[in-house]
Amino acid sequence: MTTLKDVAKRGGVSAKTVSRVVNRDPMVSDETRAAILRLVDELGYIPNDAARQMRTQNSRTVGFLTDVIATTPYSVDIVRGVQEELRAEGRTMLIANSGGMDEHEAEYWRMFRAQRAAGALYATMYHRAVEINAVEFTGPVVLVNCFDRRHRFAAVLPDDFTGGYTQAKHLLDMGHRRIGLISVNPILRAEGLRRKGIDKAHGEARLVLDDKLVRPGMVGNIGAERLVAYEAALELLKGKKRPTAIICGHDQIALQVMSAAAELGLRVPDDLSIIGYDDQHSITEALRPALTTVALPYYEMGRTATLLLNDLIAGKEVPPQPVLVACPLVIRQSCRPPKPH
Amino acid sequence: MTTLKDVAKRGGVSAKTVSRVVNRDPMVSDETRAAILRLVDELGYIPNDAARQMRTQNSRTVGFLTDVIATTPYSVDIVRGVQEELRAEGRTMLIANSGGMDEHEAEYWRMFRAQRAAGALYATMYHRAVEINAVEFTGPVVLVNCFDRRHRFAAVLPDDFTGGYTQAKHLLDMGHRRIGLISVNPILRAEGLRRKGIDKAHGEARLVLDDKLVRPGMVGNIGAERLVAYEAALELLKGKKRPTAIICGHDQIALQVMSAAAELGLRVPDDLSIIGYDDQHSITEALRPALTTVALPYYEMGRTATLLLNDLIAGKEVPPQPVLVACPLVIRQSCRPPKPH
DNA sequence: TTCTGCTATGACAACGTTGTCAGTGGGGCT
DNA sequence: AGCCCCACTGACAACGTTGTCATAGCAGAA
Repeated sequence: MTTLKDVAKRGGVSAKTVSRVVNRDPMVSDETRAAILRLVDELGYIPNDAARQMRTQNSRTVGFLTDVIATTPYSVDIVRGVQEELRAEGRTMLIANSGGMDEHEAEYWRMFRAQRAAGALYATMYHRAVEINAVEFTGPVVLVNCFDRRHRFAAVLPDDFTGGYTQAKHLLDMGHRRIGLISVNPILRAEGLRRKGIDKAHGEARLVLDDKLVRPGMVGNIGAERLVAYEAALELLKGKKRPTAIICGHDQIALQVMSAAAELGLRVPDDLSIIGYDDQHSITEALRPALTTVALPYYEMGRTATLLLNDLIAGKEVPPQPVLVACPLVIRQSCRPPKPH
Repeated sequence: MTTLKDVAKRGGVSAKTVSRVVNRDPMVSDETRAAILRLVDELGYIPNDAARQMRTQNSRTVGFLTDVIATTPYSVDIVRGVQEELRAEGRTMLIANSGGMDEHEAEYWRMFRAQRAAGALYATMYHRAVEINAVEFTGPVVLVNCFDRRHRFAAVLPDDFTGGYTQAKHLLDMGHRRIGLISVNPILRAEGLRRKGIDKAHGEARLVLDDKLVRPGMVGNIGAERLVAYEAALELLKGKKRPTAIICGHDQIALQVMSAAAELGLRVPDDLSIIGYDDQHSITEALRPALTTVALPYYEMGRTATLLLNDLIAGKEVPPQPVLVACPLVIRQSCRPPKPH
């Protein structure tokens, strides 16, 4: 592999001069620069990052650790968002996935340290609190989709409260007065936050969400969850005073609610409006009618977290409280005003 | 940050001895080893990979480059598979996503070279032919989900031919005789391969797939695709002699076919069997009835490719023709024998 | 003329690690 | 006793790069 010295020898200059050229140091005459650049190209010289890192004691790589990336498919978008901002800074990303296992996690923190990563991102599948034992890692860390109870780390979170509010408000504004809720797993933090938002929207409309119309759409511990939205929806929709609209905890739940509606001969959105959460394109865009939903802004969260991390690496201060990213409403065809009875 | 020398000084030994201990060189007395290990732990010493790499001239990192990772959500599983095998070899993964843009791609190959990556994986969203211009990269490269027409690179591909065969055979074995096909985008290589498999299964049953029952479920160039499976399914199912089963190009198409069936009051699987492809859990497991499908083995493909890459890095020869990974049938509730009319 | 200041370049060391080779001391053999 | 062998340890250099400092050459000012 070509080195600085090879280029220097061929160019009849010192290694330092070549170094200056490739690092765009202006202290080089134009003719020398031109000659060296030609040689660099000809010999296919590419600086050795490891050597640079050793000499300068600073690394351009950032670690990215996730728990169980596969479960929520669109969380890949976090990776895309991160990458976008890293490229802008000329950084590279070292990726690792612990599968939720602590021993792997420790191993990867160690790996990041071995690579002398300038910083790290830690992302989780579900919006939740985490205990970070990054003892092996010393650089700045930003949490994505999770937070640290002791506020030792910067964090980026989806605004689930406003997201729930958005879901309910969209339906209430259309005139729905009897709204059902088939929520995400009650053990998730998102559930409580969104419920508060939904209640607030109802309050503003001088209504109260009827507890008889509330069911969890998913139950069980993480890793052993079961979707029960289909059965829940059947129950709600078979009741005497069935809701005219159902708020769903995520798009898969909405999918099951649609199946249940079809089973009962109810038409969406004519007889029943349905609103999802997450905006998993493979569901929301494929469904007929296409699903109105509130998007989880994974891409934006990745970008935001990376901007924070860049700041931290640069030594800037960042606010200790989590940064909330808005969950925008995506209107498609699954909601419309209720029929006057 | 603690270095070898720091540990050596504290331990009253030479740096080389510490190096021997951390590298598990047996040529160290038990007491020295114990003392040094204690110190390593106490000082939190972690070897500097950059320095190691410089000295040994070989890198433990592998580059992973993808085109448009976000489009097919479960392709993240490739990443998981890759990681699994990399961990086994103690390697780390540098990840990059070109978004399909050639200039970014060149940039990332260059980056891999700058990092002196030991090898690289190149994965695509769709099973397709690619032109690799890895001029900037010199190590071994394995292609995942794509192949090089000139066979210059090892490649791992899903066995789409057998996958199509599996779909058709499952339905034919159940007794279906009139089967419709709503395929993936005809511009994709998978389409032709699967069709051949479907035809083979029909041939074995002394049947011919009726061309009037074949429609593309998705059309348009990559990046500008439109799902048209819903309309296609309505057409097929409104026809006089409607099929008793429909083979779908992927699970989203199956989802639209289900919506179309519901629209026409047909029950799945009683009146119509549906089989998907891909096994996107968020669809296949959430749908009611849950979707019988043929899985795209992304995880296995990632693992297989990484094993190949490990071999190549170790200097072993690998066969020049692509390695095919089987697409297994996943039986759920959307298929059953046709009703006797 | 001599001095000052500036541009352009190079020599050298150091980053942290490990391969090479040399050295030391103790145990077992003749 | 004298010898050899082996287990263990350390000194040193080198990997490729860049920060520091020195120096050469030249233009302009005094």
